[in-house]
Amino acid sequence: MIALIDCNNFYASCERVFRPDLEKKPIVVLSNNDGCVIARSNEAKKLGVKMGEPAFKKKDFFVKNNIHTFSTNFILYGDMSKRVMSILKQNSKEIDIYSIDEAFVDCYNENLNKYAIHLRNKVKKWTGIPVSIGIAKTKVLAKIANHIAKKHRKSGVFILDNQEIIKKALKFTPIEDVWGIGYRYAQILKEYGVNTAYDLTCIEESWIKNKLSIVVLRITQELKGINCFQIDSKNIAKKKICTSRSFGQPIKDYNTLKEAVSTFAVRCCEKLRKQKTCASEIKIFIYTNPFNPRHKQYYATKNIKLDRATNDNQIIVKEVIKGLKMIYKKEYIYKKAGVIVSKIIKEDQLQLSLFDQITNREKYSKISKIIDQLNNSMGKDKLRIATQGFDRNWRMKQEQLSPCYTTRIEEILTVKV
DNA sequence: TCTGGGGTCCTAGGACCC
DNA sequence: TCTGGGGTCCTAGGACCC
Repeated sequence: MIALIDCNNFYASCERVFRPDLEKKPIVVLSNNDGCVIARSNEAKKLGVKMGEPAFKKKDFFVKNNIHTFSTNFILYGDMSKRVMSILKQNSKEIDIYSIDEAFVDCYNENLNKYAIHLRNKVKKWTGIPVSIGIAKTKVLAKIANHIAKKHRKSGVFILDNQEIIKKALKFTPIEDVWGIGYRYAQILKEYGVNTAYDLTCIEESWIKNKLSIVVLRITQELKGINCFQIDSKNIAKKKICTSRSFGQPIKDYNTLKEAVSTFAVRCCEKLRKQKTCASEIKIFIYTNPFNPRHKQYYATKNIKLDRATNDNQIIVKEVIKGLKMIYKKEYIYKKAGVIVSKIIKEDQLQLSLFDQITNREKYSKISKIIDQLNNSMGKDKLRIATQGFDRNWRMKQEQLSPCYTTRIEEILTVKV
């Protein structure tokens, strides 16, 4: 059987662990630049706060209803996630970490219910994070079980282990709530009278493949209990890495933009080195604010192919700046920029180039390693490339940022006795 | 004034090969 | 009147996820 462990309202729960005064109170967490709502506590959901709503439109509503708002604190959420996952790791043979707040684990216990309740209590006691657990034969069914556990079970646990219960659960699940069925597929299916997960299992498979896709066919088979998505415990390297930001304030000036994209490029390199890979293609993009109808709009991207894959800060920053120069136009006001690296290969499987122009790659790579070591021990960007700049005029707005309780010694919680 | 940031997989069609 | 049959690789775009 496969268990899906999913943290409840994860970001909101992380904030609440260190703010017990907010227990049972409505909380929302905002996206970067305090833009949109990206997480809500149950209390906030009950008050009708929607996912993705722009925060500025809801300001008065938040005040009126005593809804506590937080800026995103990804350092905190990332660290809390690590803690939760490490507990799950200790309690399973295989773990497939699907996102920051959920993981599939294999389970072979005789008493599944007892196992799940034990695991749930342990995570809550050790980290303060409440989780829901759904158990079933396939991943898609485990998702459904988890959904039911979260919404309708006080215990936070639900197991789909016999045909009768599975059938009932499938009839109870609207088609758009099935994992992998998004807005488009749901629209098409509803046109043909497929309204629940159960309806989908009653349809001719060849029709599904022809009319929709092989992906939907696999989902259907998973609903029938046939495994199509395996538990994948190998930590597979990313195939694409993106670092992008909306700016705290609009940017006109080329130099500021250069500082921003240089920093994004360095972030991409750090992520590449962390997973011991190199990239041979870089994409840079810049664009204006699409929500501002008074300004002229511009969206530009530049693709750069490298002769040889690399993860070196200096080489990639140089290329990114070259690209920026080609697409930058001074008459626009920019709101967002980003760098994407792709064509990713393992560090130790580098293909050499006959026409390599860069002669001192070894030296570069040594420098990168030292920069990583220093920045890991002394703090992010302590040592940086000059083009990254110092002013960071582009940095994001985070007016309600909580402390990094678990990762920064000076921000650790103080308890007065 | 103010609207996030990261990913994956699949397919059709173009360009090419013999 | 008649114009083959078999492949591969790459990319953009669409669908989905958190």
